Amino acid sequence: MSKTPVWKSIALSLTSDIAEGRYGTGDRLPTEAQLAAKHGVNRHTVRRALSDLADQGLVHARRGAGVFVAARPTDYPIGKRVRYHRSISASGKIPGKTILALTTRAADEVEAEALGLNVGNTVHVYDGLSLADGQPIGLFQSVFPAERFPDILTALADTHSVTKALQICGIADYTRISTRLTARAATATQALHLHLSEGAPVLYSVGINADPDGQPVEYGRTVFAGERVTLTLNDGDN
Amino acid sequence: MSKTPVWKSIALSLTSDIAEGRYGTGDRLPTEAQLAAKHGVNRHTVRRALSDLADQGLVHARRGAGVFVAARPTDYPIGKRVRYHRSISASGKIPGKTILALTTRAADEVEAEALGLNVGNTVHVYDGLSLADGQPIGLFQSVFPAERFPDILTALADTHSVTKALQICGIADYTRISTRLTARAATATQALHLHLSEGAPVLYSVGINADPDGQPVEYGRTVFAGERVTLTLNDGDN
DNA sequence: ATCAACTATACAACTAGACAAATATTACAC
DNA sequence: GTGTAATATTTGTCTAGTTGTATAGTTGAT
Repeated sequence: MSKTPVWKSIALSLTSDIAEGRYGTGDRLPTEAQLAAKHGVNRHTVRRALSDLADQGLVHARRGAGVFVAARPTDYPIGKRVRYHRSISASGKIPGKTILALTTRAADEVEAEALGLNVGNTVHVYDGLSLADGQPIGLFQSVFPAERFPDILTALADTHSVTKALQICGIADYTRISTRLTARAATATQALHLHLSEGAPVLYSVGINADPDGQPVEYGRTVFAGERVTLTLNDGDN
Repeated sequence: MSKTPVWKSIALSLTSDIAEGRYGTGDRLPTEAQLAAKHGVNRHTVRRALSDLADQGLVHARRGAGVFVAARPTDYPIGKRVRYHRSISASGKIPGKTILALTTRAADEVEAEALGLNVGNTVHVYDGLSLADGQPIGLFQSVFPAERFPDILTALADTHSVTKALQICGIADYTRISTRLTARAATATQALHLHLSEGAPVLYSVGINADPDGQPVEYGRTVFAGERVTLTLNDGDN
């Protein structure tokens, strides 16, 4: 008779549950064991259904935590319906940031050269996550010379914004003096933060910002989720 | 593929932090809770990573006090640093190119919009491979409006260069009016051309070049081998 | 016979929360 | 200032629960 696999009907049932709002975005679904009991099947059958939903981008599973409804209510874009374009110059000003860590430590070789410091000089470091529509799109780290900006961490904690924090510290304006871009494979932790699978392509960006006098004030590294971000370089105006 | 446990990746990150001098001998690391927040994991996962470092004798923890750097790693594997910098403004002009195909066909929707044509207008297409030091670094496709440049294919065949071919066709100079960049996974054919494995991260670039009057003359798409190419944006030359 | 769907079991990796033990910090008395 | 007690931090340990993966076996249709 009906040759629809059980897992498919379970997937369909879950899909309608989500579509009808019985599980909102970000909500945790019942555990696989609970779903298995509810439908009277083995856990693996439920997993098959969940994996189907995950492929469609409807849910996102976190090992040890549960399965969550993804913040992607609409279906996939064909063409340019959904545009996650972020301009390079605006990459430090995207609204929706979360602070992961604010630390103070010694500068390594690369950072020292970029900021015009000596190796071992103290730097303030801002680790954060850029979000758009609730979805993580970039994982960044901003490094500032501690001697020049002793109070920038509190400014960052208050504003969440590199630009505003630098303003508080006396830098009215700054310009990006260099940007380097390459493609990489996501590491395990990057994948975790960006809700990707390990090895997924990411856009790796390294940049230096300087004050009007050309003195470097910030050394920033960002990892963008390749599938969710397109960098648009406007060589003209804008 | 490589199912790296998250804790291992965190351990590696901490190891490099120590190896590169961001935390010196005797320094206290951030607390387990802070590290957990920074990496977006549970404290126990961080503890697993720290226990790994402790086993290696890199750090030692004191209950109630914190985790301190005991020594520097003696053999820290530094990844092969590839330094192939290519200017984004030169991404369509890299020397060492081989022609894969010169074709004439109808413009699709995207190309038509980019070049200011109608869908179905004829375009000349240049498929090629960019090389550096004998190694393939990019796979590109340049699309030109056939009506405006009827003889560009022969010019391309002679010069192998987009710039020179456009010069022959009467375009003394052109500027890049838009560039979009994202990271993707290499398809099978791209991997073949670029000597990568399928799924390896590649840098996908789409750009439009226009004559001094702002009229689009070329629509180019390039796939760069992520592990061999770093795009350097020179924001300072204006 | 073969293949897909499903079951069964076991373990690894990670999360979650609670509490204990050691240390650091602060407030206060003197 | 100095010593002490109270409080807050921080690491150590424990229990329990959840998802990810691997292996082996059963069932049923073509």
